[in-house]
Amino acid sequence: MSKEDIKVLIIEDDPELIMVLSMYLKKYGIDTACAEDPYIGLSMLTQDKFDLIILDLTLPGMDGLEVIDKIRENSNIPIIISSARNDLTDKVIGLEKGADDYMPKPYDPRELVSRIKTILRRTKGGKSIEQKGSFYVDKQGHAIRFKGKTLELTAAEFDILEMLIEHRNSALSREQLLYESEHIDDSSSIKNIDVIVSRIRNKLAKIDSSKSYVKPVRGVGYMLVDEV
Amino acid sequence: MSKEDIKVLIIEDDPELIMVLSMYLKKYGIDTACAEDPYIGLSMLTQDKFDLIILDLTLPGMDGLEVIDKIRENSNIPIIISSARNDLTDKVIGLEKGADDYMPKPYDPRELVSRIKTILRRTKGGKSIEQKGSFYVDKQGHAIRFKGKTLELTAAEFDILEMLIEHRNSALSREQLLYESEHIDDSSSIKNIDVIVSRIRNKLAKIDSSKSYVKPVRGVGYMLVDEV
DNA sequence: TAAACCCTTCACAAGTTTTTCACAATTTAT
DNA sequence: ATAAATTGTGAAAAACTTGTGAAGGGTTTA
Repeated sequence: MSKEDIKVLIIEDDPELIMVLSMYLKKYGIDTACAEDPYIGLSMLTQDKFDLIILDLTLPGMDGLEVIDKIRENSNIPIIISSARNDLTDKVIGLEKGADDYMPKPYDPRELVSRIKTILRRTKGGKSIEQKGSFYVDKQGHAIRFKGKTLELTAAEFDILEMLIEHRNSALSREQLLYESEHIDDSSSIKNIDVIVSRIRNKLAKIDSSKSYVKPVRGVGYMLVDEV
Repeated sequence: MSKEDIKVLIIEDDPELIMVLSMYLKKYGIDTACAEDPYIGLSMLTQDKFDLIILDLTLPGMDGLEVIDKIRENSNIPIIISSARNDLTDKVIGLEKGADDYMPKPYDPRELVSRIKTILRRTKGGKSIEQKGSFYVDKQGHAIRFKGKTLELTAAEFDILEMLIEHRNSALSREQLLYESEHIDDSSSIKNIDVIVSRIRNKLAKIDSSKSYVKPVRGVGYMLVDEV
């Protein structure tokens, strides 16, 4: 599945937070570069290629909102705003100016990772349609094509099928499917996975009923069988 | 033997919770050691090798966050924090100090297991598919591929075939096959092995019927013949 | 060559897991 | 606010796996 290198620029004046964030993001395979001064940050943007910016709004001696404008003059790069002022105005204006998301401090770094991934899935995606065996997965468009036809999947079904495709010909446990899906309630019963799989199977069968692609792996979970 | 040994250190002052967790984790093939006192826990770290630590933050007479620092002085081992105080600050600081995940108490042990596995998957590197002769064994994915095709094996069949592959070109006794398989009842008749081998042979023959890979070794057991 | 022994396979019983259904709860859209 | 769609639950039905005994076929050895 190979992680594409993600590189993030952090513009933030608290050196300790920078340290902490860098280390945490690195654990998830996200590289970072940092600038304590927004102008330095802006110049770094011209020199290196980044996938996303995390911008602290409460910078000393400068309005963070202005920085957004400056960035947007040259680039469409995704921006996540972070701010200690839990001020709705900041958030609204920031988003209006073209930021992509807003994280009020203090925040759970896990959530930051999750938002970074969500945003990059939406924007970067690279080649947004990837072929995996007999499936074409369009993460951006939340669509999966199978044998030339587009499956009409709900969010939960998409999550599960996408994971199965990603790990095709290898079993995934119900637990993993449940806890790593974004759209299924973590507290829901493990049996729910069976129900969702059943619904996915129905939709696949409408296109190709000659065989069952999603096989049960007794005592474990499910495996998408798709030999090429 | 077919499970990778995972060993977890639990630092937690509630003896009852320790009991419950140990038993639950054992069910999922995770070994545990426990310390009610963080200093004892720290010294255990130097004596034994663990894959992960579950650390209770609300320890008596000591700040759990300090424990994280102490651990991090010597080791990069993954840490999962657990805490009764559902306090965002604790959570953030914990994760910032280098913990890998956070579980607010009370939590579902199932979720703990899932998070342990997720973290270890991330830190210990992805899936390991090993080639052995003409076979590819994917333990994590409960799949064995033979001549490019994925065999559809039941749990018992998987156990037996995996052992045969591991010791290919040398004989294994029925007793060994029976007792070292996780999914075959120890109290079942030794003849059961023959039946299972027969079923494995059928599945192999569906892919390559030109020769029989699993040869009987008279008076002993079976041998997988796979000259490369 | 026959007798003894071992291996292979079959069919089915028992037990377990999975599948699916109908409906409840929840979320989203109109 | 109401309707529509999605997600979640419990239970009955179906499917599958394991294990057993027995029949049949092969091999070895005396």
